[in-house]
Amino acid sequence: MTLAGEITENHILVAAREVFIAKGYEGARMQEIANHAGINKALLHYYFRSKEKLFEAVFSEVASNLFPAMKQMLEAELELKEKIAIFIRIYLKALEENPFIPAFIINTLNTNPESFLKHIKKSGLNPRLLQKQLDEEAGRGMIRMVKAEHLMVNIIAMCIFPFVARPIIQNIFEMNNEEYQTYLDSRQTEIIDFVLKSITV
Amino acid sequence: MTLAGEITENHILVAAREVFIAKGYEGARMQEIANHAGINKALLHYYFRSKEKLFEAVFSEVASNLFPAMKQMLEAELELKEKIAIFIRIYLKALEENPFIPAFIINTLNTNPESFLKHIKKSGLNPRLLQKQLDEEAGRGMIRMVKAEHLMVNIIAMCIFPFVARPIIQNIFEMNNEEYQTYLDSRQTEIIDFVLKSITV
DNA sequence: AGTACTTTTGACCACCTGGTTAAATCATAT
DNA sequence: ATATGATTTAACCAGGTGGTCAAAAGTACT
Repeated sequence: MTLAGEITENHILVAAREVFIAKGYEGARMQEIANHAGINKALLHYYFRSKEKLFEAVFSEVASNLFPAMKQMLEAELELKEKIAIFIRIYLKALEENPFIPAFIINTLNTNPESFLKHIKKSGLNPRLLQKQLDEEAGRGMIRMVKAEHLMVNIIAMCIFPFVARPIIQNIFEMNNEEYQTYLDSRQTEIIDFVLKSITV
Repeated sequence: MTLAGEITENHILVAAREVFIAKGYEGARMQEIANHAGINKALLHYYFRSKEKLFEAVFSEVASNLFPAMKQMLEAELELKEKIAIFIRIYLKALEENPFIPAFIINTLNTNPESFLKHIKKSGLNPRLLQKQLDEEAGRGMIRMVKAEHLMVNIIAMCIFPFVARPIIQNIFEMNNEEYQTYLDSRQTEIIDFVLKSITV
């Protein structure tokens, strides 16, 4: 692969990610991806044999950026409450930079679950470490007894939801875009407070 | 519309809902819907002029079943903590009966936001009543000060997430289907505890 | 300049999609 | 029974889909 080749390949990946995320797998059109990348449609097939392979490449990239930060945080040597606060801050920031990723993942998950599982398996994400810390701190009376699979799901759910359900929330609570941004910002301390309060003894 | 006509129309709606939910709008095929309903494809167009109209009908039905229960609960005359507990129980039960609806809604929301907004508008869902109750009980020192748009989003997020992210959760925490069912059951009291603790003064 | 190669293109194809239509079937009232 | 209108069907169509291919354009080495 020459330099020019790598540049083109990258253009394609960027364009494909945009289109796949906006339209989903079925809704995405190879022609539209080609247009976005400023190239011929046949070139897509030259670099990635098929739509499915191209999607797999895009999805792989997205998924592999997802877990390492999470893993690192889970394994860090920090007191739990501090760990939670930092995790929420980092996670929300990552979401603001990629607000459409969660809906994309949920969509893929629903229509083609297999493609995700392999990424999870090799992510090496291990909740046992967190559970150990939870048990230990609960034993020392620093927090109440809580299961990792509830705590993690609760935190991530509260972080992600405003991004996947934005139109609903924005509409029900009658916010314009600016107000919604303020709302998103305010959620950071809100979620942290919410979680920390809920695990205090 | 004769009796036979109404029966057919209903068969179509049921079949269309199944297929649209499983495959999404773009992924769904009129032929597949027809097969599911045990009829000819042309008959779909006889009853619902186009794919878009058929989808609109399905979505309308789904959406209109979504809000009334929520509205009723918000407006009920109950002490807040009790209201929250009941809401979570009812909401989770509804989700267990329709586990794929949230992902379907999120998908639709992402690719075609307009179709949802009209339903929200006419749902008459009004968060101000809840906010009033929150302010009042906070004033009496029964709960801490909390905004409706955070509390509601947090509750609904925690309820919905295990349904839209099931494959991820199930995989990371290494649960089989039976264990996941137990997990879902255990979340009811978990979420209630979590929320109530977080709003205590 | 010539050669061997990678990269890019326009034209093309088979297939599938949503949608149409005219004719057949069914139900109902007279 | 038959006329009338609603329901259902098989056959068909235009347009769009992912994908292919041979030829052109570019690149690098001799």
